[in-house]
Amino acid sequence: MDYKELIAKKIVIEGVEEKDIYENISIPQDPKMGDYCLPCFKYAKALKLSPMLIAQNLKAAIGNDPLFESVEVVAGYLNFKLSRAEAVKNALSYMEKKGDEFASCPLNGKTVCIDYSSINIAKPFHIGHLLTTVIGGSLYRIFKYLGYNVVGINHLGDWGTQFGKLIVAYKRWGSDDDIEKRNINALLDIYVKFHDEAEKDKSLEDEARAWFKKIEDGDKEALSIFEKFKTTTLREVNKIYDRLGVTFDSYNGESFYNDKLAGVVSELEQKGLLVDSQGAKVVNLDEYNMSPCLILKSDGASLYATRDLAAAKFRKNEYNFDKSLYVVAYQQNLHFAQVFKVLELMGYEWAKDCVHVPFGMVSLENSGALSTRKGNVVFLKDVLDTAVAKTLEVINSKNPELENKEKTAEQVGIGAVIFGALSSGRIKDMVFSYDKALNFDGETAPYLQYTHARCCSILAKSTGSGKADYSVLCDDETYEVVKLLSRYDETVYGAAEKYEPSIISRYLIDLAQSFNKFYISHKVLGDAAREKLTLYVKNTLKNGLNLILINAPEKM
RNA sequence: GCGCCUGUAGCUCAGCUGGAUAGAGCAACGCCCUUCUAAGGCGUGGGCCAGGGGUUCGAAUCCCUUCAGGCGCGCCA
Repeated sequence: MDYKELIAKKIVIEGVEEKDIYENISIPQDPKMGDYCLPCFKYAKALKLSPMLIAQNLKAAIGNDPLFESVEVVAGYLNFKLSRAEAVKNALSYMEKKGDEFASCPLNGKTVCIDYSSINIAKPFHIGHLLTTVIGGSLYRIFKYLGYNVVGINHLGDWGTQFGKLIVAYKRWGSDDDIEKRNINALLDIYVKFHDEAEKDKSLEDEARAWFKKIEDGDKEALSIFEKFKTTTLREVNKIYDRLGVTFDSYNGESFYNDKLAGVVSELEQKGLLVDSQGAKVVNLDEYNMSPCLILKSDGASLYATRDLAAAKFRKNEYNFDKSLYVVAYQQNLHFAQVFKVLELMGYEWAKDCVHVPFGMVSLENSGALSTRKGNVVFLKDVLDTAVAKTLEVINSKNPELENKEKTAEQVGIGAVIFGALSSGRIKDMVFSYDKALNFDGETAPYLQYTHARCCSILAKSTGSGKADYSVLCDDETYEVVKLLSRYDETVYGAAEKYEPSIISRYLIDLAQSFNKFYISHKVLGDAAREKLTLYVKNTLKNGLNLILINAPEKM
């Protein structure tokens, strides 16, 4: 039910289109003013009338309309209050009908590719990977909710000379036992050891290069060791993905595109885009105010951009996407601008469907930028474990009788960490601190989960009898809840449009706050209408939390 | 030097396709559990919306400019 549209139809201003009025209708910041309003200032000049007078004329023209409880003129605004009983009834039957589905499905059948998380092989998962993983994972669920066919892609960092080094290290000091037991940490140790030893013995570097060459040439032994690194890494990282509730449909990473690079290069050449520059081959982007896009190094080796061009083409061919997203930190703004521009110059009209979804940098409170090499990292596993342990403590003090404590602690603790990453706009830099990650009060996931559990608790006691009289939902506190509920789908749609999960986070906070105010001042149990409202709040919280990768336990 | 991004309460942020007295949470202080989960609710204090110009009936929001911080600018990814 689009009230703006209904209202716009009732307003006629000479020389102004209905669409213009529709867009001008807004929601007053103070709900006491009304449900909708039309600022009349901008029509004053054309009509040669004061805004106040215009508003008064419009009010007279509308007259007594059953849609409205009142229409009032306040200082150039025309304020509309809907007839609440009717509005409430409509909103609730809308909620009833829509269930857990996205109510309007104009997007059904479209395909979106989302490139996210994209971890490096043989490196542990640290908080620097958290943002791309949860933003991408959330967008995955959001687009699914909207009816898209979604392809989640983990573009693995599984290529480069470091794997030659790792093989050398593995052959000299590696132990399958240790790798079996300690997974990535075992790999990390021998990798560090390689660097120490290579300081003393330069021949190790040559050896590493030789091994990397073997991987490139498809040498059987090299590939099998390399595969071991990959499965070891994925085995460990998948545990994290499971805990975060994140999934992928493809793990095609850098190595996957090896045999597709030559094709890209020759295509660029054939299309006359490739030029020599200081010994390298580049695509010149001067006229687009960008530095050139490097395609081949002077030694003929390919580069990052070459691979991304191949990957973009592959994804288009393989999935025929309507949209292809790259959830990658803003450091790479220029890189993606270049790659997308080159795709466009290659004549691919779908280049416009490629979107870089950038996000801010993560640093540590006291020690600044993250660096695996310098040991300046916080491992995500430790963060999750700490959050879960703290939650268990809270449960033991607040609700010691709770069954399934461990499971609930896992859901709440991890939820808190995820919400911390998804609650503010993704472009903002994030300074990680345990204090913030472990705060469970106020605008946090535990607050949302707690509100959800409250709803569940009430509903569990409901006898379900009695006929709902929706007129009891017309007071201010309750009506706010109703209005918010009816805006859920448009909120999710907006989040998808902006690739911004935090829009859903904010909405859920608003919904929970309004529900808690309602809850504190109204007895729900025994009133069928209020119980119904509580059910919809519960469902919406659960549904929305799910879109931001957070579980909603029934009790906590 | 050039380009992009950020700057709103002590802290973290929302509001940014222009609209009514700029909103939350955290922290501080004071209230509210003989009623459905107090991980909650209510209240108090706290703001030249980085500075300056402009456009407009109206600017945190749009344009210009200065400042501060972050990121990027050829052979890493």
